[in-house]
Amino acid sequence: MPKPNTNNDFFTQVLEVVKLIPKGRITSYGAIAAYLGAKRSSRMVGWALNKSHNLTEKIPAHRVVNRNGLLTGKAHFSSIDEMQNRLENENITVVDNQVQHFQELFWDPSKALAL
DNA sequence: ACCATGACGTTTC
DNA sequence: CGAAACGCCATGG
Repeated sequence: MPKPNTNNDFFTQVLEVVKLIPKGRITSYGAIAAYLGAKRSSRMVGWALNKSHNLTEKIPAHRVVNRNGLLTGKAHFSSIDEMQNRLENENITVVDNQVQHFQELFWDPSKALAL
């Protein structure tokens, strides 16, 4: 569990961004990391989402995929199919663990949040 | 300080 | 297309 005092560390910042992802949109770990000013820390994004299980906050982690639009983190959900189901529930098509029209549905925090 | 781990990304084979 | 090797960096033992 991360330090509860450091509200501004990677952990909290990642969750903040993820919670801001609009419904029906998706983004990538790298994009979030880049927005936070550490594009090489994409692994930390996944790390943060992993820890987010502990939180009561609703983290739409299903809207976060890797740069290929691949649902690499599906295994970390309650059910392996849950991630895809949630995406499809938001009108997002997923085929073979890969998001279709990824480029169109992509939500870039750097642009959306107007850095 | 050192080593291991990881929901990534890129390059190479 | 799949696997592996690196790089990268926060966290924990």
